[in-house]
Amino acid sequence: MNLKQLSQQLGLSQTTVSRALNNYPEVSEQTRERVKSAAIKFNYRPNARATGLATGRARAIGHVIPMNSTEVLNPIFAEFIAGASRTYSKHGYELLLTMAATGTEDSVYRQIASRQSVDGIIVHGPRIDDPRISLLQELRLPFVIHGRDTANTSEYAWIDINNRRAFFQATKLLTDLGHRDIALINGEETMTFASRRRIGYEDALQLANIPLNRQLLFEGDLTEENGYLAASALLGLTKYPTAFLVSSYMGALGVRRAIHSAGLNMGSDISVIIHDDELSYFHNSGDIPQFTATRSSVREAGTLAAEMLLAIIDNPSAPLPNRLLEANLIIGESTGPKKR
Amino acid sequence: MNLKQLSQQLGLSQTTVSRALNNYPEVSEQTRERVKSAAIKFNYRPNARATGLATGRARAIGHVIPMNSTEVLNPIFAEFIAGASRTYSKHGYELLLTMAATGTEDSVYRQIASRQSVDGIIVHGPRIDDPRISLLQELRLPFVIHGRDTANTSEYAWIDINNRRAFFQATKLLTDLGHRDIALINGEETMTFASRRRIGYEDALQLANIPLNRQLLFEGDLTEENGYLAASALLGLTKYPTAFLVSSYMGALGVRRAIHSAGLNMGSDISVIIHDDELSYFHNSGDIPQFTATRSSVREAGTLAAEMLLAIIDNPSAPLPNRLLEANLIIGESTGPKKR
DNA sequence: GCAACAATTTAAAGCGCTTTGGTTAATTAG
DNA sequence: CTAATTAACCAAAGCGCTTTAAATTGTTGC
Repeated sequence: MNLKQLSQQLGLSQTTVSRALNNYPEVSEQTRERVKSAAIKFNYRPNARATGLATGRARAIGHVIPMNSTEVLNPIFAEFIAGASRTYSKHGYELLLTMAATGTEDSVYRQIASRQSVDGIIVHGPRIDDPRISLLQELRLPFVIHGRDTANTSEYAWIDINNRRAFFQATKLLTDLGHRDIALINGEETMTFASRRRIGYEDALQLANIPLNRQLLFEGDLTEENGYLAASALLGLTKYPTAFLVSSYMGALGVRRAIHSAGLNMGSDISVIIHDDELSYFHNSGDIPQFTATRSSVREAGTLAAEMLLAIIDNPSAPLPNRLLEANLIIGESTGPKKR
Repeated sequence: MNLKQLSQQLGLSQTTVSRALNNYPEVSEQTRERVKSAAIKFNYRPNARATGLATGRARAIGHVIPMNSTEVLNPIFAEFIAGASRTYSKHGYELLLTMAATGTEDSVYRQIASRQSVDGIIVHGPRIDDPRISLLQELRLPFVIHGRDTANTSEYAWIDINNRRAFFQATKLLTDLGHRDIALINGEETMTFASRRRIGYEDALQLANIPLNRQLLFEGDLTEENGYLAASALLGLTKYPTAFLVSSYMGALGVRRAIHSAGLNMGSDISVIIHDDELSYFHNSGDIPQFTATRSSVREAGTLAAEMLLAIIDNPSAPLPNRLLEANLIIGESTGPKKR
């Protein structure tokens, strides 16, 4: 059923029916009621394409997931999107998902913009000197970045966690516990989050007068396997690290496996601190959680990012918002004083 | 730039420009070339909403992710979608993502259908006697189910793996190794995949003359935590199981943790077989993978499901396709003969 | 040189909605 | 009782495309 048919059923013009449904004032309460109940009765909902064409608004938001060459899909994106989608459905927006392989990103974003199937975009996984920021600015497409590019000083909307502070605190906790050989199992340092976490780590080492040992650094996709491989290699060193800082729960699962297969005990022999995005499949909860962690809900970040973007779309002339979330340091079972 | 502006630039009618771009035959090769290069030059791409309105096709596919009450988002869906999205972009389709909480599903699907923003739907996570099948049939919206509902005998398109056979083989491998107390850590049995896996498991037990012990069954979200809790409880039994069958990699990570904290060794003391969806963040690869597994790529299933759906949309009168994929049994390090 | 036909091109309608600029009916003011 | 005002409704244009039906141009045959 379309608007024309519905209005014929009611013996009203399309104009009046449309206005009644969209809560315009120039319709009597009586007819509005009549129209609305008829719409429910006939299960009428406006055709999204037609509404979009008429209003020039797609009522949809695009999420572009970067897929790196190794075809790895980060579960963190999924959780973020789950958070954002709640906001969208609450506001009558749809969510358009696009995967963009590294290298094709420029054309993917241009295509999205010119096809006009979305009113705004959420940018995932920002990298240092990310060309997408200026591209989207040029395309005049509202966007919010999950993360931020500290190398880019222009104005853009972002939501991020205080990665530097979080990893500073985590590292400091370890140095306070007496650890001096602390490994960092990090995401790829082209990603801004990983770079900032490393800086926080280095700051804390410096504070404790511990020279940076590049041997103890790993960067790469934070998969279980990579966590295992990195930690296994590190534990094979003669002077192996007594503490690990791991940028994700998934990587930490591999680190835990490596610790166990080396015959060591997590918590007593080797301390581990993770960053906990509160993924629903990987709860690190309980009174004393398994892992000591810097914790921040990525799902909530998704909700907030979506709200920010919708606000920008509703009021494009307002100053661009940004938001820095602090992570909470949660003490779990995986940390302890350095054994001597 | 829109079609009108582009055609004015070229001194041609909108009709000819449209036809040139859409490769209609009634345009001379010369003008076609001229039009196409102008389109590239001016970065013109048709407005998706207008095209959709004119053709009655949205050129978009909807994926509806069921979110259960515990707000858990299954990473397997994400991997499936990543596979599907390749097919979509190859065919010029977009992907619309919707999260539907249990209970709201009926209205979510109705809304999608009446808004007409998609040409078809992929149904995730089918349950036994799933009402969504008859609903979508009634709404006349093309759909493909990832999984199937064996309780529903009507015609519908699906792609599934042979869950029953896979878990039969896995269980048989364990009984052949001498195991008699085999636990099954399964997904919720309202889900058809879990139900069929359990049947395969029971078939193999029966073949080995092992009575079913309900104490050894667990069903629930296959999170790391649930895997840990279930396995910990089971290992606390006086006559604890010597083998675990785990329906997902994530659950198996928790099982592995439980085995370790019980002071046991996976592979020698306790055998474990998992179902391996080949998630990109959870590789179970290598010459001898960590886990013995029934393996089937969920990403490939996504690609195939998308192709099936697009075929249905292109030719709605053809018989509805379905596809049963076999899982491969891969021997890894996590299984061994029962110790006596 | 003209009819017949094919090859190109175009004008205009239509997809289903919103919105501008009316019109009509009811109410109030003078 | 008429004019002015307001409340309620409607006709039609327009969003940017596709597609039908018609027009134009080019080509061929006799």
